[in-house]
Amino acid sequence: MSRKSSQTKSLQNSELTEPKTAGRKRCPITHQNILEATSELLSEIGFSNLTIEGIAARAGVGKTTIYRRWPNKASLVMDAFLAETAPQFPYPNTGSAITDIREQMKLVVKVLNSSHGNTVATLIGGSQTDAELAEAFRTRFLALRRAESKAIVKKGIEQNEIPSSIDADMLLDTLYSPLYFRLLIKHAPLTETFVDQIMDLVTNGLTNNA
Amino acid sequence: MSRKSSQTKSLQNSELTEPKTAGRKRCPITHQNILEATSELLSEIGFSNLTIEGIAARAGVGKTTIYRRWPNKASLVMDAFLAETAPQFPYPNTGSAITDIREQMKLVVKVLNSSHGNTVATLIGGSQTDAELAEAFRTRFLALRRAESKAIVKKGIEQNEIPSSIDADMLLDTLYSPLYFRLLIKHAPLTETFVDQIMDLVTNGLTNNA
Amino acid sequence: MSRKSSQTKSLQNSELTEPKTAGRKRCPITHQNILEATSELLSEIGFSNLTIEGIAARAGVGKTTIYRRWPNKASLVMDAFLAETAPQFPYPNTGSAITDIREQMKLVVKVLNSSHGNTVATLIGGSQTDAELAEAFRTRFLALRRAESKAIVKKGIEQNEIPSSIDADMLLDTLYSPLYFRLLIKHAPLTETFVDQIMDLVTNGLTNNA
Amino acid sequence: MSRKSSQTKSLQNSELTEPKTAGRKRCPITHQNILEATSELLSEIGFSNLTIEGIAARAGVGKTTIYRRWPNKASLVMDAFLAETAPQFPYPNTGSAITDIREQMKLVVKVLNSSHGNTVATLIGGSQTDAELAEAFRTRFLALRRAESKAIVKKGIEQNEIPSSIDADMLLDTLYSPLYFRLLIKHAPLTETFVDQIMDLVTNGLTNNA
DNA sequence: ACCTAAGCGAGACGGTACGTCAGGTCTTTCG
DNA sequence: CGAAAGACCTGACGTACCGTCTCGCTTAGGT
Repeated sequence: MSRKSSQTKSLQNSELTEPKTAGRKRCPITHQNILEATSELLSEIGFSNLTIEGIAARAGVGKTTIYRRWPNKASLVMDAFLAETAPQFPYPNTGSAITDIREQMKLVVKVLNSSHGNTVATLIGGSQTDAELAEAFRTRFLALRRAESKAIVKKGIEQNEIPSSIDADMLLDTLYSPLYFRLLIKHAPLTETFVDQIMDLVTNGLTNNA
Repeated sequence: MSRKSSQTKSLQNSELTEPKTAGRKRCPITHQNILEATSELLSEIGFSNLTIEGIAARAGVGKTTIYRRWPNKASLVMDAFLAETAPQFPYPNTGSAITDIREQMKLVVKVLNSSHGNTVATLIGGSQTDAELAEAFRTRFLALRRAESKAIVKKGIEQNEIPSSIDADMLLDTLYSPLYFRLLIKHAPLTETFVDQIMDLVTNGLTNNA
Repeated sequence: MSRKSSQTKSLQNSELTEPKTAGRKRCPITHQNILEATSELLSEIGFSNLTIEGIAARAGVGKTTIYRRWPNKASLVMDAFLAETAPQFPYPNTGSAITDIREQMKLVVKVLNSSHGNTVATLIGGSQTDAELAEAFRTRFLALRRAESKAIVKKGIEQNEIPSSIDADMLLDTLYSPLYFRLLIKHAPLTETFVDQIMDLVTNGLTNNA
Repeated sequence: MSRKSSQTKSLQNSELTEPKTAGRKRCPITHQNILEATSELLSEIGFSNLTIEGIAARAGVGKTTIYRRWPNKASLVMDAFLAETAPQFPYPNTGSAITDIREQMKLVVKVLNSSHGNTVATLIGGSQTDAELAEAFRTRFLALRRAESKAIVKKGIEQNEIPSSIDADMLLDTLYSPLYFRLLIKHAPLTETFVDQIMDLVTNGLTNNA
């Protein structure tokens, strides 16, 4: 693949010191239009029915303009997804770390049950085929939430709500994976009750459950 | 959907009494060749890069022969997957239900780390786009294992290892989802230690951990 | 260029014993539609504005169907041209070979001044870039007329109208080239009078002209 | 056509009094570079494979710089061709007009058999599609040689080598067209012998040939 | 010595057409 | 009638150039 080195590698989120760049600047409005068209079509027809031609047509833009900016469908979709979804998973601050996590999990459930849920599922699905999308999903979506979550776990350890021996990644996988699994497999409903059940189980353990 | 009524609806796994059928019999070797070609290509290039034309070419078979036997790519892939993977998740019988589950989880880890893991990931990935594949995955793969697992949980309840108040689906999702999540996201390794950590956590709970 | 060996090599005009060939036959009506659409568009918009997509649309045919049958635009246009133009250059039979040629030259002038003239010019023009078209033009168009012309020259020699020392190709080039040159360059009109002038000059020679 | 009035209309070769023009001057070295790049590419890949982008890249120049100076590909190519080819068709002066023409025809054969021949062919080919190129070829190339040739014919008439009744254009077309026709069609070799044959035929005529 | 109107290389932009690939259907010939 | 081959229409792919349009310079009179 022969790509110019000056190109925005959108998957790496880098807006680093582009050295000089002669020539006309890339129009940011065009950028916005493409992302919006992508988001709309994504929720309307899903990732795999999405076509670059369709996006270009909807955005009123030439296909080449899209190919000039994104190396593939996956990274475009990732950008579009993050542009509208990034600020949607705030952590509450209730004093108790456990309660914070429980409430944030309920927030995740809400988002996954919204139209964004389908997009998330679609991105994880696409990641199974597209290594770049997978990497982007890990670093640009999951890692950000995971960092916040780990901060809460740390708080929980400091407040003696969580034993210091616990591996934070393992704990967070155990708590959050069931939500994503139900999103992906759809074998059972994804509810706030489900969150409470998981959290109760993990808090008390099987042997101490009422 | 305009399909001939005499066709084997492979997604429903039915091998029912085809009433008469004059004419040449469907060659079972051809059937086998197609499934093998599918399996090979599936693990080589993944579900979404898989093409019917590619399978037909590899199997030395006409495209129509495939379309005559399977309604879509998903069901063919599902058949191919199950044909080689079905008998791979046996439950041990150690006396303790908790131990049975723990050991079986380790078996699942082994399989997911083998070449079949990629196929499973690919099938879940494809399911996000293909409703029929999703349904097939749920009913022909997941439901079978889930039924076995529920039997063990029931045994656990009878043996007072597991409280009777526990929702079996919730418990099993909490235990198994992290394995699949790591398979799909690849953000952390999928090891037997991980299984032990999860099982310890769920058994004892956060508040009672050493 | 990876072409199947069983394919009709339309530039070579061969309809030789295709050995067996299972599979659906190429629909001759489709063939006809494509040629007609090509001829129409050719005279409407000219060779270089002609697009395969346009032809496919006009013929109500998929692009691939065209690419399956012709290796490039040039050979398609050549076929279309020959299909409608082939039987347009008959030789008269007046007894005198010289008169035969003179009359046939006037016929050529008529055709080159018709809408076919533009097509011929376009084909010669395209030949400068496309070696296959050039070869096709030589063997499928020019060679056929040249063979007829040589027969007349031979008759002329037998009837003592033409010296036997004359190189027929040279003679025919001298007589016909000016017609094609005026067609191509358009620096002067292409008329029957012009034919008479040429023929008089070549018959009598500069030194014996009245 | 919406062109700035101050622009050099290169097809008409006019270097008329540009009225004032403040601002930076057009760099003549750039001009030269573009013409050279065009000539090189023209003989390498031919007129119709020639692209403005390719020329710009080869010349190390922006596309706009080319579009600012030439209205279309044809006129650029014509300029490039004439810049290197103009002084290549000198007439000898042997005393006899017939001999002058004969020798000049042999010179033409030499040039057409050199690398310039391909360029000439390509320009005539391109003219069939591009009316502006055709016009440029007629007025800036052919008309110049034709004027010289007509002077020689006139001399021939004055010296009683050529009958005064002869139409000079017709005579010159009859003599020179076969050379260009063989260049374009390549159905037979283009040799000095061929020139002699033509000249002998036209001089003596069929009925007086030895 | 400043101003201002080009020229200039670079490259973004909306387009059109390219030639290819795979989809799923239909048709032909053979066994 | 089943199977293999392969023609068929459709639609999207990613690429190449088109001719136009900024962009941030440089260059050179005109005042």
